[in-house]
Amino acid sequence: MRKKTWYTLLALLVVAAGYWLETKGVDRESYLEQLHVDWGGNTSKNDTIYQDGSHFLPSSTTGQIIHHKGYSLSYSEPHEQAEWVAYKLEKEHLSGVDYKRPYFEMDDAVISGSAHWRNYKDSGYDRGHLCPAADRKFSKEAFTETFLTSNVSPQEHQFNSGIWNRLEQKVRFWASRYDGVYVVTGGILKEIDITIGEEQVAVPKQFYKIVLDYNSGNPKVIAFLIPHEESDKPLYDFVVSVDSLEVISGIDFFSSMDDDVENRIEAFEKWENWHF
DNA sequence: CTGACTTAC
DNA sequence: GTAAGTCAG
Repeated sequence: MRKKTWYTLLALLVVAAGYWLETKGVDRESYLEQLHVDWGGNTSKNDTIYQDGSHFLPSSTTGQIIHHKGYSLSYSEPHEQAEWVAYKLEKEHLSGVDYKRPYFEMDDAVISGSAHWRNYKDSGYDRGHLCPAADRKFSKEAFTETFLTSNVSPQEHQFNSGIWNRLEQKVRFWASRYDGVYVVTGGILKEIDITIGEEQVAVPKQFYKIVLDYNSGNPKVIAFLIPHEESDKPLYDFVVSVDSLEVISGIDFFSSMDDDVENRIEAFEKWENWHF
């Protein structure tokens, strides 16, 4: 074959590979069906419990619950961020491609308007993902969707890239190990001392994360409450009960769950059942 | 992985 | 605004 032919074939291969990477992951149809059904279409359906045990949305203290395709959130306008972000992390979600990070955008679904990214500019704080970008890498659409300011809290870089990052990686490990987990996460929006930007985005003093394993036999839950500062301590040092987290945050986390199950798992503060 | 920043078009 | 490359925890 002549050189020119080789180059042509090579170019075609590159284009094909690019297209493949672009569309790789769960295809759009099943992606939408899976995620949308899991979390329901609107707030009024939150008291429904699906047979597969999904749909564990927390209560909203702000009355503004928003459902995106890849996650749901409750937006607190006074704090210009979500009080919680909830999503289901499937085992299959984990395989993915490295997408280029897009720019953060405002969330049009937030009626009152979510924070502008300029609030974070030169603030010294990271735009810290609540639903991590790495948890939505199964499609470019899902990945991009995490770059909304409604999915972001001001975080110190040392914290975000440190212990918080460690926790997020642990959640992905659990999702793989336990065949999928439910995640609820956010900052504690109480006793705010520091705000950033013109819109006064609140800087939480603590961040929490709740992980629910509803797939491997007996449901089990683990909750973390971590001070907004870098720490070298092991993650299990920050385990708390869901009950205490509900008191601190004012949010009812598993209100749609069977009371029996809810009462059984929420009081637990033990982490021995979880692999670290 | 988690990010910000700079430079080019 | 988009794209690509660099740098840092």
